[in-house]
Amino acid sequence: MDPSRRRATLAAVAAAVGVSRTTVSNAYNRPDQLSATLRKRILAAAAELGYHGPDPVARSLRMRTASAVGLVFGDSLSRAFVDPNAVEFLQGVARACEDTGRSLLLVPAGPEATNTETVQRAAVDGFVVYSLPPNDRHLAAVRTRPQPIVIVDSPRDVPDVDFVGVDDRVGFAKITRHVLGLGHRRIAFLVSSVTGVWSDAPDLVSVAERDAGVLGERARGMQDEVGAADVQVSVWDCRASAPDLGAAAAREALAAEPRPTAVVCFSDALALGALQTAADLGLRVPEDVSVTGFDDVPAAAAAGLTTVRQPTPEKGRRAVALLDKPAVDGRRVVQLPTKLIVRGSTGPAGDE
Amino acid sequence: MDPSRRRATLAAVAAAVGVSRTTVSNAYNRPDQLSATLRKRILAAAAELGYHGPDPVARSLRMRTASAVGLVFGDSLSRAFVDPNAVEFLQGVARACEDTGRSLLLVPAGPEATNTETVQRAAVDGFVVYSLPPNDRHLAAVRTRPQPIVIVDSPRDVPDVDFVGVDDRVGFAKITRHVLGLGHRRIAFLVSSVTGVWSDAPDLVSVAERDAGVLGERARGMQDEVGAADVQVSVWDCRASAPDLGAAAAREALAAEPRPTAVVCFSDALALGALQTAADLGLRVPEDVSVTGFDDVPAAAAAGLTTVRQPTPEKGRRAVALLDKPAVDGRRVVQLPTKLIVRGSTGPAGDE
DNA sequence: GTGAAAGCGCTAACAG
DNA sequence: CTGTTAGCGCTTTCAC
Repeated sequence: MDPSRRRATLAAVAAAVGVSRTTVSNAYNRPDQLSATLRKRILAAAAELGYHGPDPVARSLRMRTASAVGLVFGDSLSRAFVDPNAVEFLQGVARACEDTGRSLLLVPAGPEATNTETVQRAAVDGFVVYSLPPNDRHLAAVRTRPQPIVIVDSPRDVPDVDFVGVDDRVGFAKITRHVLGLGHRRIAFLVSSVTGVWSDAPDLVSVAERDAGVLGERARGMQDEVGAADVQVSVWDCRASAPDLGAAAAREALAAEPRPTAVVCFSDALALGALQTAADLGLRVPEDVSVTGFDDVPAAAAAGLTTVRQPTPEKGRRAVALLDKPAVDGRRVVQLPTKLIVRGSTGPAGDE
Repeated sequence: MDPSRRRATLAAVAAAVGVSRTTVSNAYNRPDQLSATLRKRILAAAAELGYHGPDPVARSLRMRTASAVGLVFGDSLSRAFVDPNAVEFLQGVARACEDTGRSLLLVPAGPEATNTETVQRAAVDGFVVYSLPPNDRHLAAVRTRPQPIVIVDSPRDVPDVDFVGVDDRVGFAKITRHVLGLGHRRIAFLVSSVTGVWSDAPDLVSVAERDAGVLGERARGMQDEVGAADVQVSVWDCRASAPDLGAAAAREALAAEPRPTAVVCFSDALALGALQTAADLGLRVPEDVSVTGFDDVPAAAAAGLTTVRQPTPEKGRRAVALLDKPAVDGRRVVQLPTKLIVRGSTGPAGDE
């Protein structure tokens, strides 16, 4: 009944039964190495003493395996759960862990986590690093650990570290081309937080040049299509990828005169917010304004959002798979495909 | 540059510098216990050897602390992320961990996880158990561990184990009373998965009697209000708490003749789906049908959903707080408040 | 089948 | 300030 919160050790059980520690260990880990009767006696004695199996930490130390995968998140953990795409990713990683009988250790590494102790104290067999800014201290800390590491999304070019991602640049070029093809020439570009230092009014070219993460890639993709064409792109920094932030930014963006005819968003989360704002303002989509996202999260389909699909949960699964099968030679880069998904939120530019 | 994936130990560093292991240990853990110069020398030698600080597992074993909190989820991890209320809870727990510099270990314990090894192998300082069915094997496994445990939501009455939850029965009575007060007498009750064995057509009374988890509590709350009144309640089992499942169930429920005038849902996730279905069917809310939820997740406000608010993230924070300050005498039960939030999704029953 | 010996890598008294 | 001594609790050759 009472688990007797007191520590009983394998040695105590061995002593009680009058066998060696090895034998007790075998009773738990190699049932075939001892007679069934002896095993039963040992287990009974263990129950008696309140011993419920080997201590996981001691076992880990001895076996050099933790049965856990570490996930280092670029955002603060609490914020990570607000971003639907991050949640999708988490789901993929969680699934992979679950399938292989391991736990998932979420390691806080948000911008406000100043020290990297949690990374150093993480008892894991490997790290998945998700969407960290370049030169992040937590990434540096992870790299000092001897376990295998896989980076997802960002930063892209860390020497010797495996990478999983999509071609964000090409993906964003696809959707930009789609929007341009519909005749839009005044575009509001809603972006998540820009890395680096910013003047008040970021413009597309500087975002494309200066952001070293996923945003920079996507901005370059947009730039590739916009090129020298006579297109006005206004950039709005939402600080993070969440619907309410997108809604707020869209409100500002759509107040401009003349009004943009398209709101192109860094992510679906932002776009979903923009859609809400359009509805609030009484603007018809796509007649009055077109809206696009990126990711194709589940809610995007319901909202009829034109977007670019990327296989987010699969990123998680692939990352864990790489962890499990350490590279033999050189760095591995897994580039997953993207696909333009046209739905009802985009249409021809109004010709006023 | 090259972290030299090879294991270097504290002892190796000590040998290299020509000091004892203690001194090297101190260099990392008690900088004030040795001269700055010696410390610098040690750190330099360590860097040289590719030693980047004490091994976390060995340290854990010695210090009897893992710097991590374990979270055991009733649903499979991958499904947990689909339930917005579960995500909110996760957020609360994550936040608490983050604030105290610990990591969060997600331990898979879904119904399909047949063995409890992950629980046994979890290197944590304590467990938060979220919404498990009664008599769950994983809960049993957790209880054999010597670390402190806090159960959230379900099961409610485990001897000696601290508990955090809300009064689901009273909460659900509140919203039922609201609906009844609006004159509704034909009600569809959308529920998440019912625990236990079921005939094809569960009815309110049997759910109230037989479900031992949160659902049972809420069903009892509904029953308390419905009482002997002349109210028809049809029960629809959605199997889990997700919008699409709610949408599907609502489609069936609203096909009944005569049509229910209110769809009362176990959760906001389900209600959000029901709302979608109502829109798809061209039914006006609340004129043609009223819809209610439970939880008050962020999306509920945006959707104008009448619901009962419960402080979900706070549940997570409180649970971790209990873990940190183990009970001195007896079991602690934290009951958080609920509040009826009336929005536009409910209105008077149509009088056909 | 079973046991003895040898650590895994680290920290915490306690002396000097 | 620094070193010595003792483990934390477990698994694993390798003999018997």
